[in-house]
Amino acid sequence: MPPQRKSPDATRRSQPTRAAILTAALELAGEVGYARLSIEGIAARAGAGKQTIYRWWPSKGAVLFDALLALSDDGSADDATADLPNTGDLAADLKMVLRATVDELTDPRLSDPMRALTVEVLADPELAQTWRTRLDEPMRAMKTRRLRAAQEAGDLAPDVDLAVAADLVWGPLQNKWLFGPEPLTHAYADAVVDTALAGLAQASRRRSDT
Amino acid sequence: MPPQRKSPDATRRSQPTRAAILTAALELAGEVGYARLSIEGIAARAGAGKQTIYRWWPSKGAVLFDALLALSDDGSADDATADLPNTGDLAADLKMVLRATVDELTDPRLSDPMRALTVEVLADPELAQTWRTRLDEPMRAMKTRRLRAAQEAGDLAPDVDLAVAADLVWGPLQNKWLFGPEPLTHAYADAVVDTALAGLAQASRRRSDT
Amino acid sequence: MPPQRKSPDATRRSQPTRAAILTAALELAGEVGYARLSIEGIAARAGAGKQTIYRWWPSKGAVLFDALLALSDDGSADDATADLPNTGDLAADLKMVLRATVDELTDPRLSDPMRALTVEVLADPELAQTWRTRLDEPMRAMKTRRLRAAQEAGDLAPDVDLAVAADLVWGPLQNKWLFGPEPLTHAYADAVVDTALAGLAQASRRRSDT
Amino acid sequence: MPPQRKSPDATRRSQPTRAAILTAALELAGEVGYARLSIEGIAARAGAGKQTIYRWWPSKGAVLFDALLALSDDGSADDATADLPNTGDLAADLKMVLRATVDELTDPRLSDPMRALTVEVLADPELAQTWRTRLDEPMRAMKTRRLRAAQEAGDLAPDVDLAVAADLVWGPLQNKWLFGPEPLTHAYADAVVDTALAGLAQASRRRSDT
DNA sequence: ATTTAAACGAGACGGTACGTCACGTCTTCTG
DNA sequence: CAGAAGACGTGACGTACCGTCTCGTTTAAAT
Repeated sequence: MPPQRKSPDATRRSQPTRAAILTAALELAGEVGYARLSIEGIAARAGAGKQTIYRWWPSKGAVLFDALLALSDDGSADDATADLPNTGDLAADLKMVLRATVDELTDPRLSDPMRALTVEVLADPELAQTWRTRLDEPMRAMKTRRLRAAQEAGDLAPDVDLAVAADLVWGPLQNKWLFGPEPLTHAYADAVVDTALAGLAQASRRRSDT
Repeated sequence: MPPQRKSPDATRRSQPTRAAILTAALELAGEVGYARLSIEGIAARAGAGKQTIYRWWPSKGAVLFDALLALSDDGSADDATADLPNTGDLAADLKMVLRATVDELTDPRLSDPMRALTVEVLADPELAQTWRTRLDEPMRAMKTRRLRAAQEAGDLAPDVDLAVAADLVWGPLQNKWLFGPEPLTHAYADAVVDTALAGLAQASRRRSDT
Repeated sequence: MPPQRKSPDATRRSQPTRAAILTAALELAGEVGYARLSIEGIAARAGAGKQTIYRWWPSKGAVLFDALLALSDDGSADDATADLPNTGDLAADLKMVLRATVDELTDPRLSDPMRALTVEVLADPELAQTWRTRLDEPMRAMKTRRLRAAQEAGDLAPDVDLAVAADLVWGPLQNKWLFGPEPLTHAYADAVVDTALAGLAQASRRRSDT
Repeated sequence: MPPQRKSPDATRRSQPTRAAILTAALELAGEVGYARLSIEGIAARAGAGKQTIYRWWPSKGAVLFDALLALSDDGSADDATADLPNTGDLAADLKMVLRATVDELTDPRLSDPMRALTVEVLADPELAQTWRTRLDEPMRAMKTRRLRAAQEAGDLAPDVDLAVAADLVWGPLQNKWLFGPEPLTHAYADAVVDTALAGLAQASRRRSDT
């Protein structure tokens, strides 16, 4: 396969500049909020030329995306192979994970740029694609792995679709974070896990009834 | 109480112009997508002056919001007092409602401007407030009423938090619509309802275990 | 004739802004010289938006052109109908006019922007056309009128082409101004007039010889 | 004297590259016109690095200058010692020279880059200095030599300032080339020579009158 | 023939200005 | 006086070049 015709030479890329841009993007996303964030502003804050940003990122959202990725990967192990905890107690494990998510989404340093990124993802299909392959799908795989383990251990009903199960557990949190007026709490995370596991229906009318 | 000093006199408002603006907003939101929608574009398409828009709406999102409201209210009864169907079969009722939602969110004529509005809501806290009081809260109330009826009828476990229950049922749909790559389906709606009602856990380890 | 489709409505044009732009252009042309003059700079200095400049002028040179025109028309009579002096003494009249030109081209306030405009005229064919019809041709007509009067009065040889004659008198000055290292002087103006009138050749070998 | 610290070593200069740059400059000046000519464009067209241009030339205009010089010096004798023709017939000689100039300035291959250079000369005082010492002054000297010979031969009036005389003959041509709408012609060259030699005034009122 | 220092191509970088688009405010004219 | 029309100051967009600055890679003079 021949190399891309006009792609920039990544080996010559200035790492200090890249870091400055990502930092600036993150800071500004938090400071001025989801909307007034501008490439011009990022470049100015980073002490970089606009062209340098356009050279390496296709859109404002892509910068933010990389900025958030860099924040997560910061010294930690590779996320691609990471796994959710499995202590044998599914409910406890899920609560732990969801509580950690709540903590992240409650910290404005992380939540504000994350929210900005989410807006960009909704508005930019190309960025959405990137977001799916590089963030969402790995996360879904990780969740599914844990749930499958639970299913094999007999903690999960064998006829449950794991994708739907994951949606049931993580969907409400995501929604409340995006649209809810009040902040996320550990209590809410716990309630979602308990309710999802137990189901809404009366014990006497379950599964077999449907 | 005397009228506000600066608020425009709504009695003089031109209804044809208002309709033209809302229609133009809807059309453009679908045509150019959630991003390139502009007030100038709406005004031009509607044959209206920009000032007319600024006089009556505080933001681009507010126009879109009204446009979608107008679309829903179109001749129908007042949504505030509407109720979800209650045939006595909770699962069937929920599936019906969710399938209807899927149909709406699958039709590009409705889905595209709705998506645009969602982006605006996420980016504009003021609009978010309006959206919550005028759309989300009434809807949540409606959902809660139906669920409470089910609880009272013994179809729902008595210890279930109705708010959490509603999140469990409607959250996954909303999420998949916003972020999922593939379109919503009736099958997915059904799966969500069934799984939420039955719960994820094995029958032998339910509720009492928590 | 129908009006231009998209031409701006000149009646709504802001005269204070127009004046500020022309003044700023003139000042900057003098200050930063023929080259570093930018539309952005003019707009900033004038406290105007760039779009306002682009709305009314097709190019940077056109702004400068108008600025210089405005400077000349400043309260004076209409140039279109003006005439060169005619006291009956052609040599004296020409010297007076050329000396006045020398004075203008020696004053940096006028000379610097004029030089900038000249550069633009050379580089922009469209501007060159405007410059010809609105400045050069009226001037040439004015010069030709005076020379024709001289010819009719018997001061100019009857077989002299008036266009060539005008070139002979005004061309050297223009050239020396543009390219010469030393500044223009009254003495040079006088020498050009005298030499052009008398001719280069020895008296004994004139006209009839050619 | 030790060599300059930072001056490049001319002996190592790549002649093929130099030629490619000059050719590219010439071509582009003709193709994209006096304005859109850029150093980046020249480098790209020449297959050279930008730094190579900046190493050897102080400005875009200097490149163009060298390019035109190289075009003229192409195998011919040294211009510095060249002389205008002197057949004894001043008028005929001048016409011959001016007609040759007209031919050059009419050929777009030469005229277009020359025009571009002229614009640069007007805008860049440093380049103007180079242009004067290396092109204009030698040319003026050449012209003056021929005119002085004529004066000594009695073909030119003894009181004529030779610098002014040269301006009178060559100035109009230069001007018409730069600013005139219609192209230069041999007829115009002839007319200028004849008129300059004979003078504008009636024979009966010449020289002695001033 | 080998070394070695430069010139070279390539192109990333911080900048400046370009010309365009949309913002939200304003003013003027029309129905 | 609401509404159309649209000029205005503002600010961001994405692009083109500027001139400087590394990077390896030739390449030609000095070993």
